[in-house]
Amino acid sequence: MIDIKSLEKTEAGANGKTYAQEYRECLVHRGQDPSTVDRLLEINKERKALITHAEQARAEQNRVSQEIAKLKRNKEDATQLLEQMQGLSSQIKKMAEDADKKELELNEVLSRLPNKCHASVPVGKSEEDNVEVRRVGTPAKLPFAAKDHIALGEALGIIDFERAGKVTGARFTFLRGAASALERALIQFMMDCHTQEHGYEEMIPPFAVNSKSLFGTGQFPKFREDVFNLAGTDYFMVPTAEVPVTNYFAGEILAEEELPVKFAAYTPCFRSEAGNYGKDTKGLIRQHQFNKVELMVFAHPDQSYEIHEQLTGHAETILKKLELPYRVMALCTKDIGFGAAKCYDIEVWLPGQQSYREISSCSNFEDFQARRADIRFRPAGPKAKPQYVHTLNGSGLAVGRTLIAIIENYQNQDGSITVPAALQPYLHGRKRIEARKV
RNA sequence: GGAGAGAUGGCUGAGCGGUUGAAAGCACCGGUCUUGAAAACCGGCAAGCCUUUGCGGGCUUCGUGGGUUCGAAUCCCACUCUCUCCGCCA
Repeated sequence: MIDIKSLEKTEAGANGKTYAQEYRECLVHRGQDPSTVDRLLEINKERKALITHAEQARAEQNRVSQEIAKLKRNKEDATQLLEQMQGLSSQIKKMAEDADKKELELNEVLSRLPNKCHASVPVGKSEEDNVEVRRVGTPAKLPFAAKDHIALGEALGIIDFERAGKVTGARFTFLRGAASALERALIQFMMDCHTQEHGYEEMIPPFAVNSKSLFGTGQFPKFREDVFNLAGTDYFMVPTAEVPVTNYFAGEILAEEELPVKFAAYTPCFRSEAGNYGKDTKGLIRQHQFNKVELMVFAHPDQSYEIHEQLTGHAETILKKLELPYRVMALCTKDIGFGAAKCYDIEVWLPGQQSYREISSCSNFEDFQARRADIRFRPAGPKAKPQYVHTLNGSGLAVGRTLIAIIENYQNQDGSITVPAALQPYLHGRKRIEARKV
């Protein structure tokens, strides 16, 4: 959430612009209406007036109540004051309600507004304007026509979309045999790498969360349609481990010296994919359920951009170890997510599609989520006030899409799949996946 | 699912309807003492909001939401969560 107090400030920053001016520009770059800022400021002004009004009345009430207490303690007559106060409390309640209503109105608008982009985010009108930061590895020139993972997986008998359609519905999949083993190996491989080499603590969080948590990370109220709700409950299937893990410290004040706190979390992810009816309807790319290993950091504000680069590097390490070609894109203002101040997408090369496809998204949310979920730290020093932490997360990686990348990049002419060297220890030394017998 | 107990500050834990934002202890910060440290002693130590150039002033908050009252941490109702016992269950 954006800070209303920053928005109110009239003094200009280092670049000669006020926060509000910067934010209006950001809204334009994100393709949204900048006049919302003015509406917000107006609502806030009204809110403050109502608060002042109600608080004055309350102060008067408290003052007289003290007097009554004093009289009663001295066994004196208080009936006159009591009569005077009769009915005042209902008036005060009305004033407080008006102020609360205004506050709700303010939060309603505020909670639907995106984060302010970092100055380094490229301005752009569509995903075409994302900037390639680096490219690692070269797509192999296969001496035969590359097949996609659907053809390969079905021919090998290890991916079954059809029966999943029968048992559940569209966008669900059965993995069997080697595909299941490979998926499982990938999860293990990724978790091991991040915990052993990158210093993350591993975590398996709940796979369902409540609406408060979804508000905390920014999915709610704006993107309610994107998550699955368990009928008749306030439980929602996690769209990403980011939700439970970020909210792990909701409402808490951390010690400065424990920052940064780093978690690597595995969960399946569930997304309704509302609004994506025509996109990637075939194959494993866009599913209602997929596995993901998520990297999550609670960082000191001074360190978050440095950590953002590191975190992106940690996700890249997985692709390097698997020897999969990829590129890193800095998302432009139009393509960047709602809560992110800055975001890198990592895109892996998919021979079956002859294109790079997103396999990880690494974002710095600055204090956007921390303000929503109320996650702070107490700086050292005598009079230091608690401050919001910065939250960051990135896929490390999307497991299903990594499976696709392996199947397509490691395919052989006969339709078999070579197991990447880094994964062989996780598959009992198996080097090759061939058609399932029977 | 049934029965009971509970929820107070960073933590533990007191709290007759009216100087209780909240005793005490621990933790933490500053000081005295000490060659240094520890101990001891002294002092400080919640968050948010409104207002103020500043000093300061005010309001709210004792799980959440309502209610009673001039006044609620304290009384009443509902809900949530935690713990114990029974049942069921991987």
